[in-house]
Amino acid sequence: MPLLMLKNLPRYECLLEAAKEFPDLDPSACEAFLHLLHTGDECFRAVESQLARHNISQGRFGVLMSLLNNCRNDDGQAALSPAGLADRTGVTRATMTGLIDTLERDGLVTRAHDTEDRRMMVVGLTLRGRELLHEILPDHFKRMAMLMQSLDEAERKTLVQLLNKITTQAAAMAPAVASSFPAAV
Amino acid sequence: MPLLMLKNLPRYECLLEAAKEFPDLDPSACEAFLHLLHTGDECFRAVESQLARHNISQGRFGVLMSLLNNCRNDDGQAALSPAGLADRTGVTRATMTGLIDTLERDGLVTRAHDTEDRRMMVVGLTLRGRELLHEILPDHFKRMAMLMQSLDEAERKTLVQLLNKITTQAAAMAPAVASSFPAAV
DNA sequence: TATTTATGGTTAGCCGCCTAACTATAAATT
DNA sequence: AATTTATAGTTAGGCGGCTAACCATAAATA
Repeated sequence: MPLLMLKNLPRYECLLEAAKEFPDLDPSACEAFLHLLHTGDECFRAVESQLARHNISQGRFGVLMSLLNNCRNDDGQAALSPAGLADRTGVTRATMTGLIDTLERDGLVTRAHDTEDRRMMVVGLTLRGRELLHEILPDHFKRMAMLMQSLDEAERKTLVQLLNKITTQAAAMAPAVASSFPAAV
Repeated sequence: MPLLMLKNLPRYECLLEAAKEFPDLDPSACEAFLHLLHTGDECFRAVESQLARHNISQGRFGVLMSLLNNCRNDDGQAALSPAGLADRTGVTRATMTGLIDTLERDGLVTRAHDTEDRRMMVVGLTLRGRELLHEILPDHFKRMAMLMQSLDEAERKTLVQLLNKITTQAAAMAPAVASSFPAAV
């Protein structure tokens, strides 16, 4: 009898057994689902652990990358608003306040009042923040590449296609849940 | 110029562009990686949102399922220790204390002192907890199946195989990070 | 037997996520 | 111009995750 959504993945035979008792359980769907979540989790951890060595969480990384990207676009807006950051990183404005708090505390970002709209703050990357990213990113990308190195180009393409089918389905199931994809960046 | 690990996935062309500046960035690996995390996230949300309607979080669900599974094994141990639950669900003992606190508060589990080892508590599923699971699980499995319905059996098998390659790689990268897999359940 | 080590559960503090509510400001409407 | 609606950022409270430390108990060692 399988444990579903637990740390250790159940064997397929266990899923077959469970399907006898839970008619709504589709063994192969369940297996694919659990493997997907499990692999995603492992990949997340592999990359996150390296960030954590620099005291950077996933959420903080997203903020820093958003700001770095904004600088690189050279569109004259070297800073972003908390709401803009929240939108880009997929968290609420309330959460973004806390993230900016700790990033500011650590000297990685600056926060100032917008001169044109008094409701707004503007957040910018400090030199220290930029330097930290330049320190982190090479290894970050290396780990990403290493995780995928056992897949050749065709397999990667296959994987992406299969994953796209799933996200399309997810979007169809709950439109309010789905994110825009792919997005113009 | 892509935003990496942000809410919206970058287009492949953006990854190619970024690779010019970050030599360690492998575009196809990055694309596969980001799609994997993104799809996992969407799937997680699709299922989690249904659980949340019953005021059950992912963590609480794992506890309840572990207890349900333990009952079903009929091995005479209808209850588990907090440490056992923590091990099964992949969280720390400290976290488990909090999870059990709220589950007990909501009348879904019982908590008592172990009679054989005075260090230990035993946690068991209440009738109410069992009933809630029986209410939740049909729809839970349906959503899981629906997420994967656009993949046929061969595609599901392919996906699992590709995912297994990745988790093997993740395990090779950081043995301390990898979970045992597949586990005997 | 006494001491040391290991194990279990909890607490405190931190972080990051959420929702709802709030205040301040800007924009839209009357 | 006055009022209403919308937007931005923050706060409060809750939840769930972590680490380290703690106390109680059990097991291992001297």
